[in-house]
Amino acid sequence: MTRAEQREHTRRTLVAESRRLFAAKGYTAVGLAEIVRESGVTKGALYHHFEGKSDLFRAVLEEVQQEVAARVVAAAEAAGDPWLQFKAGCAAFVTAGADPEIQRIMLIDGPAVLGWNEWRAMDEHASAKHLAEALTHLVENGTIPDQPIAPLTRLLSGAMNEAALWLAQTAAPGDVTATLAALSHLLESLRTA
Amino acid sequence: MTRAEQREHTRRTLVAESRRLFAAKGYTAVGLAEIVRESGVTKGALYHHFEGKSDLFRAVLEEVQQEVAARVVAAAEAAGDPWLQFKAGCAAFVTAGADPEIQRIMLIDGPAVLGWNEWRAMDEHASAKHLAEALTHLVENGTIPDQPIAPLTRLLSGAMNEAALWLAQTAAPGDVTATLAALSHLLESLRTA
DNA sequence: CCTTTCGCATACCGTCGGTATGTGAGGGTA
DNA sequence: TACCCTCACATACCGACGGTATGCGAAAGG
Repeated sequence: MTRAEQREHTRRTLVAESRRLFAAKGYTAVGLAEIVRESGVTKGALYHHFEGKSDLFRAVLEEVQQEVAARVVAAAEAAGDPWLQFKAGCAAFVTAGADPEIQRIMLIDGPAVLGWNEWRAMDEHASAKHLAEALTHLVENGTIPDQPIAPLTRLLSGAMNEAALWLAQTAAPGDVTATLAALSHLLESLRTA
Repeated sequence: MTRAEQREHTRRTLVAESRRLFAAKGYTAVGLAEIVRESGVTKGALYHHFEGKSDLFRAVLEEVQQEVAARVVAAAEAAGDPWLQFKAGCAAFVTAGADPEIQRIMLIDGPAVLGWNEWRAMDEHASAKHLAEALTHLVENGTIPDQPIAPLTRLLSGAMNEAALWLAQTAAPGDVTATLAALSHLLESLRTA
């Protein structure tokens, strides 16, 4: 095995194992000793690839956000017109975020570990950007009335984040459809009559 | 000074100082040594009043949530009919939560330190309960159409939480009014035509 | 005045994240 | 192929942290 291959293998293993542990037990409850033990390496390897524990978490968060964003984009592209794409993307985000392992990393520990500013910058880059772009397009083609996009993006993003967290905990069968219905109603209210 | 007075004084000092430090630097960045030093006591006093660091944080969070809830209730009661009370309460929550020191404790560290389940239980007890009750009354008197209250409560609560976090960071002068306008528009969309 | 209680101080421990240094296997060069 | 430099790690160690066990002195009750 060449050096570049070995390097990439170690790094991927560290990210994958720490993702497992962070999702299962939360950031603070996982020690570096446990991570390197499960990864089959030592702390020297970890600090060779990452600046520290929070930097390793950042790599994990990036991976999780990219996966969620990919699912949202795929769902949106499968829909028809821009408005249906918008609603499909929102529904896909809520269902994707309802996975407890994803949300522990992306929604709970993320802001606390990296700070809200950096967390929001990463969220903006990964998914909220798509939401803002979709809203901009809907304003341009007259589907929804002209208004400031940034605050509306934050309101909708926060609503969907919290809805995903709530759905993952209650797990009552009808709740997911009821939540998507309420969200759909909120989104519909944005359209010009 | 009697014993009960001394006890209450020490406890209040610990809560007040740790609230200051948690708000300024975040939960994990504050050590127990710093808390007891600023409070003028030792770790023995802290562990005599609280089970540990997270339990002390829980007491701080309760205090912050009660203050925010009081401001929301006061703003709601100052308004006229139920619908105006509802909107006034929502606006008061967003403006109250926009204080960076409040939100670091209530919205960022809260779920990460205590876990989302316990955080939500406390939030439910403090403020989301009022939101759900207001929505229930609005359904009963026909202001908004009959629908499941719980998911709607979560959507609105999450939207307002995120809006408060966003407002505290951007701090652009027009953003607060634009956000309240967008929120008001979302709330208005709930009313039966 | 004696005793109990209790509010708190002191001293100590295991574990954690982080760092400095050692080491052995690639991998280019002659 | 002999050399040596580089680099991907391993090893050993440190200070600081949250947490605990124990000691102590003043207030409260009889």
